[in-house]
This record gives sequence, C-alpha cells and structure tokens, in this order.
Amino acid sequence: MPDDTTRIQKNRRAQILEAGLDVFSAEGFNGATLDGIARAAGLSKPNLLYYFPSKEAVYVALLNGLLDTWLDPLRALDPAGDPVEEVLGYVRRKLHLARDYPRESRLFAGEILRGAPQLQPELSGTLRRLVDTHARQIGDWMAAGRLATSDPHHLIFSIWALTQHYADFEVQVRAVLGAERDPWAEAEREVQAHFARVLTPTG
Amino acid sequence: MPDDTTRIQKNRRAQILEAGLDVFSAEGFNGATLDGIARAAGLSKPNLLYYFPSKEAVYVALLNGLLDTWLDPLRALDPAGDPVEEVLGYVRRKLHLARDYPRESRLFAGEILRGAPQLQPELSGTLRRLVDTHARQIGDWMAAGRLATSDPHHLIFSIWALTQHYADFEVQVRAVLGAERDPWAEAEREVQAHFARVLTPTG
DNA sequence: TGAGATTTTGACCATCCGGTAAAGCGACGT
DNA sequence: ACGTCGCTTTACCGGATGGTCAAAATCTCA
Repeated sequence: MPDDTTRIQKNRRAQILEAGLDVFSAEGFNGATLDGIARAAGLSKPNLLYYFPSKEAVYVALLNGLLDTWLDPLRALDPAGDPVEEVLGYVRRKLHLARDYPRESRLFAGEILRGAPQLQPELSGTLRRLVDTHARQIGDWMAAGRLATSDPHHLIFSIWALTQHYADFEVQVRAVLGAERDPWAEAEREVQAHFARVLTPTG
Repeated sequence: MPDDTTRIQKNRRAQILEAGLDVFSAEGFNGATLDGIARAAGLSKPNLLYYFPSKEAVYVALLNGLLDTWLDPLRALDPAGDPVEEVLGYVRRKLHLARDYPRESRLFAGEILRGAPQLQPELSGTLRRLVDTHARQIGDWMAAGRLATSDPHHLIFSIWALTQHYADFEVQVRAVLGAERDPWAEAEREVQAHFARVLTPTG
C-alpha cells in the first residue's frame, strides 16, 4: 500500500512548485498567470491543471510547504545553551535563510502584506504558539540576567524585520549601497554586531 | 495666468488618489482594478479615466507624491543636535509615519517587493544621494565617539526595517501578539529602547 | 504485443479588465 | 435663447486569463 503517486507525478509537481515559486515571488499572486507558471515549468497550461486543480492550489501548496522551513531556525533554540549565543545563532540562521531563499522570503512577505488571506489561520495558530513558547524561553533568560531585558515578542519581531529586509527590499538595498558593495556580506557582519549589542546584558 | 485646473478637478484628483491609495495598498497594482478604484472614489470608471490617462498613471502619481513625505524625517536630522537624540528622534518620526500612514507604507513595500519597476530611478538617484549624505553625518558622529560605531548605511536599513515592519506586516504582528495587546503602543516603547541600546556609545 | 491507465495537447469558453467613443448634461457668458 | 465648455454616463471593444473537455499520445505491465 505505498502511495499511489507515480514517480512522474512527483517530478511534475516539484517542477510546477519550483516554477510557481519563481513566478509568484516575482509577480505576486495576482500578477502571476497560469500560462507564465506553466511556461516556466516547461508544460502547457492544461497540463499544469492536470496536477493542480487551480492557480490558488499551487499558491497554497507553496505557502504550506514553506512555513515549516521558515520556522525551523526558531525551533532550534537550545534552552541549555548560552543565551546570547543561542539568539545570535538564531539571527545568523534566519539571515542565511533570507540570503539563500529570497524567493521564499518574498513570497511570504507578499502574502502578509496583502493581509495574509491564505495564511491567517496559521499565523494565529501554529506561528503564535511557537513564538509564545520561545518568547517565554527568552523572557526567562532575561529574568535571569543572562540577556539584556526587553519584550521578547518585539525582540523576535526585530530579528524578523532586519533579516528579511535584505531579501524583501533587496533592490532598495542594492540601489542605496551601490553596485560595488556586497549587501549580504555586509549584512552578515552588521546584523550580527547589531544584535550582539542589543542582547548582551550590561555588566 | 493662474493654473487652469479648476477647483472640481483638484477635488476629483484628490478623491481618486485617496481611493487609489486604499485599493492599491490593499490589493497591489495587479490586484487593483479601475472599477474598484472608481467605486471607492464614488465615480464611474470612464469618469476616472477623464482625470487620469491610465491605471498606471494613478499608481505613479501616488508613488511620486509619496516619496518626499516618506523621506522628510531623514532630512530633519540636525548636525548641531545631540547625536543619540537626533537619531532616536528620526526613529520616532519614522515609526509615527508608519503608524499614521500604513497604507502609504504598504504601497511602498509592494512596489519595492516587486522589484521597484516604477521607482528604481528614484532609488538610485534621489534616495541614494539623500542616504549617503546622512550616512556621512552619522559616520562623523561615530568617528567622534558620540554614537556607537557601526556601518551607517546598515544602521539606516535597520531603522527602516524595524519601523516599517509594524505597518507592512501588521496582520502578522497582531496575530502573534493576540488581540488584547496594542502593537503600536508597545512598538513605540520597544523600538525606542532597542535603538537607544544600539546607538549609545559604550562608556 | 496489446489492453488499460496515465499523461499531454489543442481547441474552446466565459469572464474580467483596461481602455475608447460618443452622446448627454449642466452652468455660464453673450 | 443659444452656443460652448467642462464634466459625466452609457454602451461597447479587444485582449488576457482562469479553467474545461474530449481526443490523442504515451507509458505500464501482463
């Protein structure tokens, strides 16, 4: 009783999702067209619709598949580790995620920016619970004097905001820095230093 | 020789821009429809097109009108003031701008997210020059030991990222914090404290 | 090889959308 | 009273787009 999806089905679905990620992240849900996605996937439009029932289905499949990956770095926080190191590690992983998967980051950003029509349940469900859990962890570290004190939720927001900024607003960052500079290399240094300052408790 | 635009033209154009801001910021350029904008403005679609030649014209009119307002807080940096106070003041003004004009913030974010098809010249022109100027000012303050040292450009990015996050990703912020909490009130406190920590030079 | 299931295609459809054309309407000056 | 000018509306068009369908091509496996 192994799954009844053939090898070719797996491949085609993967192709379509890859193409959908490309197109949706660049044009947004409304800007993307089935023809465009199909072309990017090397298929005809009806062929694409043989594997997914609708444009929206491709979109939500992408979003759902994304959320877990996106939240993994947060889950990796180790209560037994050194607090500053742990949170800085989270910052680093999140920044690398934005650097290595900018299309995913932009897809996400577009969905949230439009009011999260598809993702809202996940936001106030899975996401909220996960954040609450780790915010509590961070709060404990602060209470123990092992992290500079602030509101843990807003600290997490600041990490999201800063790391994703480099992916979501990449054109702006590049325009402002100029073509000679390397945004991601600098971001690595600067973001790390920024949060080292924010997190390290004052003697 | 006074301008030949009548009073009613001024009013209608303003109505249309207001409606366009509403619709474009909520649905994005592709998601927005002329009918939708016209309805929001209390006009018929052909009537709207009597005042603007195309959908894109409404959109770019909005963007152009916006950029100046958006950059005003940066221009207000006073070289003669106290560095920490000045930059914290910039943070506060930028946060208030995001709080009071979330539609503008989201319109902007959407444009950048899609690669700034309309705004790119402004980004590498006006914006870059303005940022360079003030980055140099901030750099001087740092060199004088009156601000904690970092890369001024990335410091500015971090201010943009953090303040706009509360407007652009408002649904996510609200979902994570829960309905009882007041994101903007907390943001005011937390963002201020965050940057106080980042900016204040160590003894 | 051949039957049956799976995959692919081309032709087609209904709807929506940006934009146009032309006629109607109201105020105002002569 | 009438013509003109500025504003508004009704009717319409062409193209794009999401999606359907039935037939054709291809693959699988006995």
